[in-house]
Amino acid sequence: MPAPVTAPPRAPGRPRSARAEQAIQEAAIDLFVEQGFDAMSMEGVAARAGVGKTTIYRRWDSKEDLVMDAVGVCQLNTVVDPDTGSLREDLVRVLTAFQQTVRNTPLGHVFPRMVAEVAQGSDLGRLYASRMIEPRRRMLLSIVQRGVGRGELPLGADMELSLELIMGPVILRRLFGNAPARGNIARCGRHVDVVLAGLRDLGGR
Amino acid sequence: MPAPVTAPPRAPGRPRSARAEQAIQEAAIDLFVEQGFDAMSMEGVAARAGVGKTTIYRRWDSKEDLVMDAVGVCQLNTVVDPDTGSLREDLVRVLTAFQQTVRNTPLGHVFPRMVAEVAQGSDLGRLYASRMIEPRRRMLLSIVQRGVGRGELPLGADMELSLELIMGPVILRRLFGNAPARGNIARCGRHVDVVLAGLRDLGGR
DNA sequence: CCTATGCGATACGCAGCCGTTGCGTAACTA
DNA sequence: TAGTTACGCAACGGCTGCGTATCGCATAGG
Repeated sequence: MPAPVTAPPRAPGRPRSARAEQAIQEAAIDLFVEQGFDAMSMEGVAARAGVGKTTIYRRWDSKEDLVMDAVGVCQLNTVVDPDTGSLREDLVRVLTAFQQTVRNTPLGHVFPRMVAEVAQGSDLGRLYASRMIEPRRRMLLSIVQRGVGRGELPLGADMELSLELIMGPVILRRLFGNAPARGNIARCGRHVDVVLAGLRDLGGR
Repeated sequence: MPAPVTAPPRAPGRPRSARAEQAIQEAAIDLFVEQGFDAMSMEGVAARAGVGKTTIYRRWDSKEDLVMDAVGVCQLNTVVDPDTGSLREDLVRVLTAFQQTVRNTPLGHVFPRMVAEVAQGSDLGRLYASRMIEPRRRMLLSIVQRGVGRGELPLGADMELSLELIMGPVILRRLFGNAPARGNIARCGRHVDVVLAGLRDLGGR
C-alpha cells in the first residue's frame, strides 16, 4: 500500500516557522508602503516582524526578492467582474470598489508608489503593471465591450478613450485629491452617467 | 553725481561662474528625473556638471536645497490661459499644450516622480503642487467657469468632476500609457467633445 | 542522547553618500 | 605686484545599509 498522498516528506531538524514567514511579508509590505523601496531597510523589516535578519535571508536572497515576492502575494486580491447585465451598473460597481480599495486597504496605500515605479519602468513597476493594472484594464475593457454588444454604446466608440474617461478621474482623485473621500462614492454615479452620455452622443464619431 | 544705476558694485576676487551655476542646476534636474531624489548623489551632480562638489556647496546648503531650487527654476514656464472665447477651443489648446509639455520637455520628465512626491506629501511634493499643479488647476477652473457664464455648460455643472474628466485621461495616458503619443493630439478634440456633451446632457443634475 | 536544522541576537566587512576641509591654481581688483 | 575670492580635485569623518558569519538556544527525528 502506498503512503498517503498527503504524507509530509519531513526534512530532519527543526521546521521553518510559517508564522515568521508571514510576519516578514507583512512587515515588508508595511514598510514599503510607508517608506518606499529605497528608504525601507531589512533591519527595519526584521525589527517589525520580531525576527532576526538571518531568518529573512534564509528565505529570500535579497531585499528586492523579498519585496517582489511580498507584493506578489498581495495579489490574491482578485478582480471580480460584476457582470450585472447593465453597463452603467457594472461601471459604478467597479469604480466604487476601486475607490474603496485604493483608499482604505494596504493595496491602495502602495498605489502612488507603484505609479512612480510603473512610470519609471523598474522591475517592480513592471511586475505591478502586469499583475495589478493589466488584469483590471482587461476586465474594464470587456465590461465596456459587453455594453457595446448590448447597444448601450455605439459601435464605433473609442475604447482607449472610454477607459481613460472611466479610470482617469478616479485615479486623479487618489493621486492629487486632498479631500478624504467625502462624497466620492456618490460622485461615481454622476461620473459614469456623464461619460456614458458623452460617449453615446459622440462615441461613434 | 550719482553712480550709474547699472554700475556693478564689484566684489573683490574671482567672480562666481554663472556657467557653473547653470550647469549644476541642469545636472540636478537631469539626475532627479533619471534616478529620483534619494538615488541621485551630489557627486553625480558635480560629475555631470563638470564641477567640484565644493562649488555646489558654496551655493546651496544641502542636496534638498539644490533640488528644491532647481525644480523651482523650472517654473519660469508660465501658465497661459488661451481665452479664445470658446470653451471647447480653450480646453483643446490647454490639453494639447499639456500633452506636449508633459511628453517632450524636462518639465514633463519630472512629472511621474513628482506625482509620487505629491501623493506622499513630501516637501518637494508640496512645493510642486503649489507652484505647478495649483496654478494650472485654477486656470482650468476659470476656463470652465467662463464657459458656464457663456451658457456653454449648464449652471449646476459639478466643477470638481469636470476638471477631473478633463485632466484625468491625459494624466493617465502620461503615467501608464505605453504608446508614444501616437495620435494623442487628435484624440484631445474627441476627448473634449465627449466630456462637454456629457456635461451638457447631465451636468445640471 | 545524538544529530540536524531553525531561531534571534550581535558583530563584521564592505560600499556608498553627505557635507567638510585642505591644497594648488585661476580670475579679477587695486 | 599684492590681496581676495572662486575653482577643481582629492581626501576625510561620520553615517547608514546590505549581506555574511558566528553564537547559544530551541525544536525536531532516530
